[in-house]
Amino acid sequence: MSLAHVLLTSLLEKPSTGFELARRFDRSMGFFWNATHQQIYRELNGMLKKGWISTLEEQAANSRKKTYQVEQLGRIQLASWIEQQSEPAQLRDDLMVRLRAEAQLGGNNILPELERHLELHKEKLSLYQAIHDKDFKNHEPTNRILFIHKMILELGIIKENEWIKWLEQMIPQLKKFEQSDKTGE
Amino acid sequence: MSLAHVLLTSLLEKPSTGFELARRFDRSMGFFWNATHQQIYRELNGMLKKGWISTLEEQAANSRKKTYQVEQLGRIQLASWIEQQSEPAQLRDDLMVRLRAEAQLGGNNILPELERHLELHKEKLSLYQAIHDKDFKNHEPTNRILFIHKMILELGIIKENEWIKWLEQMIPQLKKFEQSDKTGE
DNA sequence: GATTTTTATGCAACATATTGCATAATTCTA
DNA sequence: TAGAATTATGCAATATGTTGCATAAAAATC
Repeated sequence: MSLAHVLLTSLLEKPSTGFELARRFDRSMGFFWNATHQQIYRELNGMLKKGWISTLEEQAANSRKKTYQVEQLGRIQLASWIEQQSEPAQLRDDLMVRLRAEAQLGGNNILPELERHLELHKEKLSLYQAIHDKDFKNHEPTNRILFIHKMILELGIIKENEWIKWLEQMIPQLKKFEQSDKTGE
Repeated sequence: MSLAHVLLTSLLEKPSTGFELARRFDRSMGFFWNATHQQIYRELNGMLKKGWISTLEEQAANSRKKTYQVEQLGRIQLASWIEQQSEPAQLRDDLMVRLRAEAQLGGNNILPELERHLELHKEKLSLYQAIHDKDFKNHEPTNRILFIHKMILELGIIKENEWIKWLEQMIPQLKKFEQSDKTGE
């Protein structure tokens, strides 16, 4: 049940609407958690009922827009959740499944998909690097909060780099196999 | 809907019981996909109904044990699924959420959890490395299937290594902040 | 040969996530 | 200022994943 806690954390940083939260998922938060707007709205309603969060009063009367903020109960919930242990995230990667399936079945062409993923990872990397440059370029953060944000961002950068390096090794070697399959037959 | 395809792939490698598949998830397959025995049995029953797989006849009559094998329909399904595109796996990591939540709330002690994770990653790494040594030590695989298996395993090794490096940087720096928080107050 | 552990399968309830659709206010553009 | 795009919220159906429990054969142990 971490989505609730991601949202609480995000709302602590800044009171927001569901839409704003969804947008943040597409950006900085997205690389360690993601969610659709559906999940977010549902979870926000749930937390509202439980009294973890509340809506700001100042809303324009005729607007459907609702800005949420964290209540004391939400803080308490989050604090006690932090203390719990959790196992390292299990990675579940369709591409690896496809690769292994293709290894068994043969004949299918997985290369274009590998190349597409390489491009996607490069795009992600440069997005993260742009954020990193903007936020942390010339100063080591002395603030603990900023330090943690920086380290999380750097983990994202490391992971994208890993993928790029691996794919850049994988692709040419698979191409070689493809050629030797053709000439060998 | 990849669990079905993981199971098909695994059954192509070797006809197996649900239990054997579950055990394989705990080992080599586990680092790119995982599932509980419940999921596996449910999925196997589903695929049986759809005719993607069948049970071997040779079973002992009084045993509940059922060994499954892939049918032609299953092969066709898998082959057409391989061709589909998929986005890079979204990582969802409780530990990152906790870190960021703790950054906001402060006061809580996340260090023991980071150290615990460091240990877990080291264990995983040595497990993968043991498999790597056993299967690929002294020979570059000429076989395409083995090459793909090797590369997938190496991706797992890379990922564990990166976690270890990151945590080994993170932990001492957080400790410094803890000390300066204490002396600074 | 009785007891415990391991192997093996499954139901039911619940929790979480995804997809397609519907709605409506606000802002931008022609 | 009409129409299009973007912002904003939500229902309902479906799919997927988790947890707790129950069952029972086979193998190991006492």
